[in-house]
Amino acid sequence: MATQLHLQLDERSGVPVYRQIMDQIKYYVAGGTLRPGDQIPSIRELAGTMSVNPTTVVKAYTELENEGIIEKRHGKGAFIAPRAHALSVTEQEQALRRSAKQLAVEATQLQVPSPKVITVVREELGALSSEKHGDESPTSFSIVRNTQVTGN
Amino acid sequence: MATQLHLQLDERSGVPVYRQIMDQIKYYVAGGTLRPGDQIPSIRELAGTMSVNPTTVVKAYTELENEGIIEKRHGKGAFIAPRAHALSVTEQEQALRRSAKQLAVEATQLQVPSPKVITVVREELGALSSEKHGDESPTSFSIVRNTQVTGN
DNA sequence: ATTGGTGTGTGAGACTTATCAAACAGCTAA
DNA sequence: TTAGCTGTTTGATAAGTCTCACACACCAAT
Repeated sequence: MATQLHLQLDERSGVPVYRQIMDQIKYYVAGGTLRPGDQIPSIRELAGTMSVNPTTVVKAYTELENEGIIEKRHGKGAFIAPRAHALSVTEQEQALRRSAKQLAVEATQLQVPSPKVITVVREELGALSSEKHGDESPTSFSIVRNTQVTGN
Repeated sequence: MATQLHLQLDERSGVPVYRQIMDQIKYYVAGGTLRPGDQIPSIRELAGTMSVNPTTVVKAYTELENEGIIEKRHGKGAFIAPRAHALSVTEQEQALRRSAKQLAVEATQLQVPSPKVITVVREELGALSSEKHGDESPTSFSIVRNTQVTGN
């Protein structure tokens, strides 16, 4: 089974690149798309496809490893840690709420009417789900789930 | 007339403080809440209420001035620039869409179902609009609109 | 003139972020 | 063994961010 993942950087956001990488991998794990044992892109590979320096990816991966999310294995690659767990629904909601609040603050300051905000969010959600087929601009990679083979 | 404005910092976001200040003031102007001639908090005042170094606010204000959004007047304070204009509906939507996309990406990676996302956004929008009365945690300040008096 | 607000400007220091280059070492298949 | 993946580590450089502590200058009210 191969699942398509998308990582995208927002340069204008001001958020450090290594943070954006960390966050998005964490979210994939939290949502259950990435599961324990899954292999994620190698440092060099991800650095290549995202056009960033390998050192930057090293930083992201090292931090993720410190948080127990992934494991780096010398000579083999990087994998989702065995103990990495999907967040509970409550925790997912909490994570999502932070971003939602940011959006709400911005919308309020921009005086964009609520219905309009909802519409835009719906559109963006729809744009992402329809992206499943046919690759787009964002960096993507496939994960091949080791069906219990645990090739370690 | 006095309008209550709220500026809030999200330390966990990774976005530089001066950028967060800039963005939020820009959004208020874009949305028409802050209009040309309105006085905004002095550098020292804002630094105090937000618990950041005055130098950081100076940076935010200087950048905003370079972008033509505000004017700093020696000995008097900072004001919204005469030529600062509210964004068109199209431009507002474009600005909002960036944040909405971020949220959508996160929600997708978290595998939060769309209806849930919409619900959370609605809740956060509601939470903000009900905040109009009674001060909350976020840094806030009042603006007193010079009703055409142009006290310069 | 004095006071107390305002913005202006400087320099130092600490820390973070990101890039670049190079070498070293583990794993596996050919 | 070799080739070609992989992660590991180090050093240097550059730019950006934030804080702290000053001194200076403009403006208005007393």
